[in-house]
Amino acid sequence: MPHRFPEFDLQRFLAYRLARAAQHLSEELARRYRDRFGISIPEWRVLAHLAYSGDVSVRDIEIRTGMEKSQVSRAAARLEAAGHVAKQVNECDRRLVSLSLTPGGCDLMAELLPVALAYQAEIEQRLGGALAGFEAGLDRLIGAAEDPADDRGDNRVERREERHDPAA
Amino acid sequence: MPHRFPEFDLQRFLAYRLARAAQHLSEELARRYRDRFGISIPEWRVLAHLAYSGDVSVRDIEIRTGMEKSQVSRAAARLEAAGHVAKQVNECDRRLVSLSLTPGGCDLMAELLPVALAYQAEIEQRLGGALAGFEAGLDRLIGAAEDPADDRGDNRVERREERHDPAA
DNA sequence: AGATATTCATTGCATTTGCAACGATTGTCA
DNA sequence: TGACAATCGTTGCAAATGCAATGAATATCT
Repeated sequence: MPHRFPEFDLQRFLAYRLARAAQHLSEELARRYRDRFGISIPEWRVLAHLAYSGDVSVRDIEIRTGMEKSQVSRAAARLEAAGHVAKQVNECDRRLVSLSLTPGGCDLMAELLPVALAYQAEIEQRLGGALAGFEAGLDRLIGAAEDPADDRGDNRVERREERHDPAA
Repeated sequence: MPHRFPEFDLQRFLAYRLARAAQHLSEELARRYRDRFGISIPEWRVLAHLAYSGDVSVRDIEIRTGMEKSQVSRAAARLEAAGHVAKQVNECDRRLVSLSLTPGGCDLMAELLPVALAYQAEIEQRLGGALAGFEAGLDRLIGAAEDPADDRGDNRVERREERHDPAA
């Protein structure tokens, strides 16, 4: 067949290879979470961010994770229905919804975190000596993704008078 | 608030960071393709494999890209409707559908490839000195994902003889 | 050869996703 | 102050996705 471009190999295309690797890791982790805890990836991300940061708004999670706000909102709704997360209107700015872990959600995270850490260790082992170089590349790609020229982003999150716990 | 696990930072979690970077690159490329050519990512992948390998079956693309076969089938159907791809039953094995670029699809690829190559160069520039280390890490992660029992080079539809896969 | 199992591509169906629009609230500025 | 703009979270809706089931074709085995 004459219609070919053998000089272009998709398997060497960085955007494609990155997507493949990410898909594989995400599915592997998602399977462990879904099978054992019934947690999806969006729900896991919301939980993890919540566990790390304490009370946060939907918008905070949207900014820090790059998820769609509707995806965050729906994940939060499912987590609330499951009793893992509590939603509360922020009294300083009644447009904001403050998300927080319930005691039950805290217990769930105590089970989820060892699984996540074990998986992280597994990936690091797979990478072996390539770990440092791989992370350096990720830093550059993600650094370029978080548009630093846009000052609205950071300011808007922190501009609101300090809410919630001042714990660092 | 007591319910926190500040020792776990999602931003340092490899599966998460990889997903973020991949999402960013894919969306960046997808925007260029969609805006200028009306091509989605699944369609681009099918086209690229077709251009590289000549005639291939839906199953070949499924195996080599890790896409769902329904996704490949639907992308091929859209590409056929758009006149970029031709579908033809393989006479050696009438279960297989042989996909091939039409002359129009060939012209489209001639426009798409420079965009892809320019984007690849852009990413390589972003990675700079981290490029080699990053690719080494990708190789390890993808290598663990791929089925190690498939030979390269003869994935075309013509092969139909040696088909023995007891269990995988 | 005939019966059964496998493989391939497509399609139905339920779920998820992205995007726009909305109501509610707060910020801006004349 | 009051009109107008911007922000936040939710929801409606069309499109995409994953999975199972289907029908057609081939492989395998006795």
